[in-house]
Order: sequence, then structure tokens, then C-alpha cells
Amino acid sequence: MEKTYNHKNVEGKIYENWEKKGYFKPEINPDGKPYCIILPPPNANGALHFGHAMFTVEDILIRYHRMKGFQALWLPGADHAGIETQFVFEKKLKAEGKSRLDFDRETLYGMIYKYVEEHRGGIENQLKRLGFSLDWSREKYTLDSDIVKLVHKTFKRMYDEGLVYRDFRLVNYCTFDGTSFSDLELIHEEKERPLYYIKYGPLTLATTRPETKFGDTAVAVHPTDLRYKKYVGKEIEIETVLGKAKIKVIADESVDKNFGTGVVKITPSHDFNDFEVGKRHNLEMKQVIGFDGKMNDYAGKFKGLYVKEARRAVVEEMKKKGLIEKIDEKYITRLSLCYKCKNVLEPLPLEQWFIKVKPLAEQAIKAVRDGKIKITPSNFENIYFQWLENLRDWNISRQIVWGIRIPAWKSKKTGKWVITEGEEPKGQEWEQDTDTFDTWFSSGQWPFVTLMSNSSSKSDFEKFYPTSVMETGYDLLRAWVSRMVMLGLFITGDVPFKHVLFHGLVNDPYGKKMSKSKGNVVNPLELIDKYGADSVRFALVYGNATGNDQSLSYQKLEAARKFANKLWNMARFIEMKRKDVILNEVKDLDSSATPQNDILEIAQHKNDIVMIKKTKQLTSEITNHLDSYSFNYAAEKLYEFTWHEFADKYIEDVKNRIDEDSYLILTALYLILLKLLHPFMPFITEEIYQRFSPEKSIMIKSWPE
RNA sequence: GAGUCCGUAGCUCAGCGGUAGAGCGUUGCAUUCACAUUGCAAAUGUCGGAGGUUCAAAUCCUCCCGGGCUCACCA
Repeated sequence: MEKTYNHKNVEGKIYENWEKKGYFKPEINPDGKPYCIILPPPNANGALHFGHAMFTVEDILIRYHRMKGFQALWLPGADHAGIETQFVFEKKLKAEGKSRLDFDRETLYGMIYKYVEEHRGGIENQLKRLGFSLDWSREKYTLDSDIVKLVHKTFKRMYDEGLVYRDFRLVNYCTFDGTSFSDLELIHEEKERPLYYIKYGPLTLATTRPETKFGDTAVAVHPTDLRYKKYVGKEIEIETVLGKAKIKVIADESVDKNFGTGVVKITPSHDFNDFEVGKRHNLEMKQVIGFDGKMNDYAGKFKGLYVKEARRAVVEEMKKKGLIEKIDEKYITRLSLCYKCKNVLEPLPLEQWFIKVKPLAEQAIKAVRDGKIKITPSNFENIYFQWLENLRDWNISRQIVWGIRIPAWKSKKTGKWVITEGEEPKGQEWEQDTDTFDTWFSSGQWPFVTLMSNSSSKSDFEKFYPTSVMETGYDLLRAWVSRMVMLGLFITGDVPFKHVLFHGLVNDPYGKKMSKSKGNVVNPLELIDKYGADSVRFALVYGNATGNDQSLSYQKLEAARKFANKLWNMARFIEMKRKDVILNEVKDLDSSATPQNDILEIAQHKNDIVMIKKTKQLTSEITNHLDSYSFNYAAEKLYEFTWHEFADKYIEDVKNRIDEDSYLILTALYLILLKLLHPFMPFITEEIYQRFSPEKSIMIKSWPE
């Protein structure tokens, strides 16, 4: 053996061998109980980042269970990542001087599809570099035709059961990206925005958005506000930038008497609150801002101006006409921004498909309350409950082409909608909805659609559903995990997973969130090159409690690398002593004839007996830690024991009194350590193991007892 | 505005009711006999602050201070 461990000579070769032998397939343990984790599908177009590297936790669980003899399935997949990917592609188009509007739907979709296909293998190879024991033969993609079919089916069934409806209402619309977003996909930002006090005939009201005044269809006051009681129910005459007009005064509970003047303009087409007020009072909807972000006919001479320009122009005009009483320049308002392009989102009225979430959320809450799903760390349960309890209906229509097109068809004759499982309805002329599903609508079905669509093994769904654990970053609790619970329960009648396990984020060495814009992103692949995958994995797990964020630590990586080297040299010592003590050639040092109990029988020396006991104790500790998802405890304990108990004390002791028996005991105990370490550091442990026990793999039914 | 997490050795973090821990760093000594080293030993903390509960609190409760993250349709 070489004097130091060199991961570069080992990792690629080992992984290739594992795959070739089919070790990652659950079928290698045909008699075992099923154990299944579905990999959170990375963006097919993306690159490896630390969120993915944290999936190490899943590999630890899978390897541990596989070693224990479970039929362990870790199912990989990739997500088309709708708006995310289309956004990247449009940027590319822009760089080439083109735009999405230059292409028809099919062409654009085809181009993005091809573009993604070119990148898709990348992320998969990167996951392999981390040593992940994923069953690649079962890999799925959200745009696979069988997945799409199942997603369509879900939508149809929800529609048939009254959970899907089409409605005309305000959506958060990005006029730059040309699509609406769900409530989750917004960034809220506080900004200084002038608050204008505008004269409306005899009244004065405060607003940050004077340019929407063309869409006002009422002015509202609080029902108990004595100041304005005499106006309620009447029409008042007002002077506007476009001349004289009349407007109704209404009374509504939602008005805050203490804000501004206690008078609000009601613009049902451009404000969420006003939309509700408008509904209550049967107000007319006047849309004055178009989906292109420009003012339309209602704005008179301001037509064609972008919202920002229009605001400036309107304010100027009002000032001239003496319609502005005062301006509070320091007013702080909260804006909703597009999470992709950071522009201000416009609430615009649009017909969309919505999912009635209440009945689904109730079931999802119940599943956790009843303990059918456990969440670790448990404090995330509160966030889960809180969100589901206050959930509003889910807008699932996206006005982009990159995604699964909604199987809804509108009759050209009657204008009525028909939902199918994907095929065009017959009989008359139909027009398909041009929108696609919110990405989370398909990924929210991931656990059951992946298992159902794996035709290679028809019983995957029966066997592995509900899956054992869903492990992911806590940032996906709402967008993804809660949706999986809701949709999984709805379609299958059972929870999609029994346990949710959250890991934290990996920040940069200074504790700052890694982001491209800050330029502090570290590519895990570089670290794998430098320290080896085992060390990266170990460093991510060691010294960090489950679910907590951590800062990338080069010291920790270095420590893990040294640990790997230590492990290597322990093996080297054993290898070197082999010839000295063993007279007859022993090929397989891990012969099943020397499990712990048998060693105990040949053990005579007091120190050997003690060490055997200690190792046994260690084994049960590690087993317990893994069963309770305390990966950091397990890693720390293994590190401590291997180095400071086993190497520093025991090997030093045996060194001076080595004979055939003590050698066999030492080797057997060392092999136990290797096995306990294998889920954490798969490459080096397998490499060493195969040197001691050729033709075998450390990962098959080898967990020590 | 609400929620949530964090504040423990120089740094990064474990510990979460019973005499303060790890890694890295620091300081000695030993060693090249498995270990581009390793081993042995040492130093370092009123466990963010103030109250409270308890025989006992870094650990539970309350408040405050500092930092992170998340959520939220007040014009």
C-alpha cells in the first residue's frame, strides 16, 4: 500500500465497479424489507452545489439500511424547473440578440428541451462523484412522457372532484418575464415610496400609486367614521387629471380610520385588498395596466407609458392642477418583487387555474398531527402547520412554455372548458390552454409518480410507497414538502413518506449565504478534487447538528482528510504485519468465520477482551445514532474512537505483543470500524475492505451487530 | 408587524437539568519503528445580559441586547 491515501486513484474506479455490479439496486437484497428515499430532483439544467452535497445524509441512510439487509432504493431524478430554466434560456437568447417572442411555442419548447438535454448529464455525474448510491436504472425526469401522463391524470381527477377551478382574479404578474407567480414565489422588500395625499372632490386620500387612479371605481371609508358618514352611499364629483368625474363612496370594514386620512381609493383590478372590497360591493373592474406593463386606453393621454413613467407624469400633472395636498416622501411601503428579475410585480386580473387547497391542507395537517409523518427537527412542524393553516388557493397556471402544458381545452363554439388526461377532446373545435403547470405541481407528485412510472419493476409503488424518509433542505418545506404531502394523500390515500428530515444550508466560510451575485459560491467539485469525496462528506456531517446551517470550514475538511489518511495507515499497518504473523496464506480476512463472537472465543489477552467489548459498545451506539438521525454524533464518535481509542491506544498496545491470534482480533475489529464508517466514507472503506477481502463488497449485508 | 434559529475556548461548532467538550489553532516534550508526520502533555471559557423555577441551569421559564433566516394584500 502507498504511504498516503490518494483518493484520486480510488474513487472513480470504485464507483464504476459498484454500478457495474448493480449494488445500488434494491434487488441485491431480495429478501429484505423495503427502505426507500426519493432524491429531491435537482434542476436538470443545474450544477452541483452544497444543497446537493448535503444529500450525503440520504446516502448515509441508504447505505446503512442496505448493509443491514434492507431492499434499499434511492431513486434519482431531475426536474425541468419551469420558470427557473426558461429564465436562464431567455438570458441566453438575449445575449444572442433574440427574445422568446421571436419563436412560436413549439419551437421555443424544442429549443429549451434540447438545451437542457445537453446539460442534463452534468449534474448526474456530479452526484456520482459524491459517491451517492443511487439506482440510476430507475432515474426519472419530470418531462418523461409517463410522468407527464400521471400529472395530467392528477389534474383531471382533482378537477372531477371539484378541487380545481378556473377563476378571474388578481395574480402577481411579472410584466418582464411575462408570467404570473404563486404567493410563494415573491420577494418582499421594504422601500421608501412617496405617499401622495390627493384631493378627491371634497375628500382627500392617501395613496402610493396615483397612476392606478384611472382604475378607481369607488372611494371607501370605515363604516363608523363619523367624519365621512354623510358621503357614504353617494356619488361625489371629483376633479382629475383627465377632467371632471364622478365616483361612488362606500363604507367597508377593511379601511383603517387611522391611516392617512381614513379614505381609500378602491382599484379592484390592481390591488389585492381592493379586489376583495370590489367583490363585496359589486364594483366594476377597470384594468388600466396591460400585461406589457404599460397604461392602456383608460389612462387617456398617459396611455402607452410604463407604470413608473405614468406615475411620474400623473403626479406632475396633479401638482400643476393643485390636486396634491401633500406628499409624505419618507413613507415605507412593502413591495412584492419578482424572485427572478427583481422587478416590482403588478397585481393584474387574469383567468387562471386554481387548486382549492383547504381540504388538502386539512389532510396534510392531520397526517403530521396524527404522527403518520414525523418531522425532524421537530420545530419545523410549527412552520408547517402555520403555513398550511393560512394557505390561500394555489394558482397553478404559468404563462411560460417550459413545463407541462395544462390539459385543458376550450370549445371554440361554446367557450366551455374541458379537462382531459392529455388527449384533445373530440366532437368540435378546441383550443388548448397555452399555460403550463407551476413546476411544484409536478414535483409535488414526485414520490408516487416516480415509483408508479418505473415500468421495469411494476411493483415499485406497491413495495416502496409510502417511502421511508424525505430528506431535503428546510427551505423547501412549504414549496415542496407540504405540496407532496397534500398531493400524495389526495392521489394515493396515503402519506408520501413517513419521515421528513431537514438539513441546513451551507454558508461560505464567513457565515454568509453563498450566492452568485455575491461571488462567494464554492463548487463542491473543487473540494472533492482537493480533499476527496469521503472527506467532503464527513466534514459536512461532522460537528453540525441535524437541520442547522453551517459555514464551510476548510479546517474541518483538512481534519477529515487527515482522518482518511489515518484510516488508510491503520490498514497499511495491518497489511504490513500480515506476512509476519500469518504463516498460512489467508486470502479473506473478513471470512465469515471470524465474527465478533468467535473472536471473543480466541481472545485471551485482557486488552483484547476489553477492546472487543468496547467495539461492540461502539457498534450499538452508532446504530442508535443512525436510527435517530443523529449523524453528527455518529461521525464524532467514530472519529474519536477510531483515532484516539483504536489507533493511539489499542494498536500501540498490540504492536508489542503481536501474534496470530491478536492479529486476527485486531484485523476483525478494524474491519468492524470500516463497516461502521462506510456510510460516511464509502470510497476509502470499500477500497481498504477489498484489499483485505477481495471479491466482496463492504456494502452488502455487512452491518455489524 | 409575526414567526423561527443562533449567540459556549483565538476560529468553526457539539452539548440542552447533575462537577464545561471536539476539530483547527497555540505552547512544550518525544518520534521518523503504519501515518508529506504522528504520539504524549499543557494552556485558554463568570456557556450574550438580567431576573426566575430547582437540592442542582450553558441546559427549563420571562424579559432585554446582538446576529441570521423565513413569513405578511394595510392604501
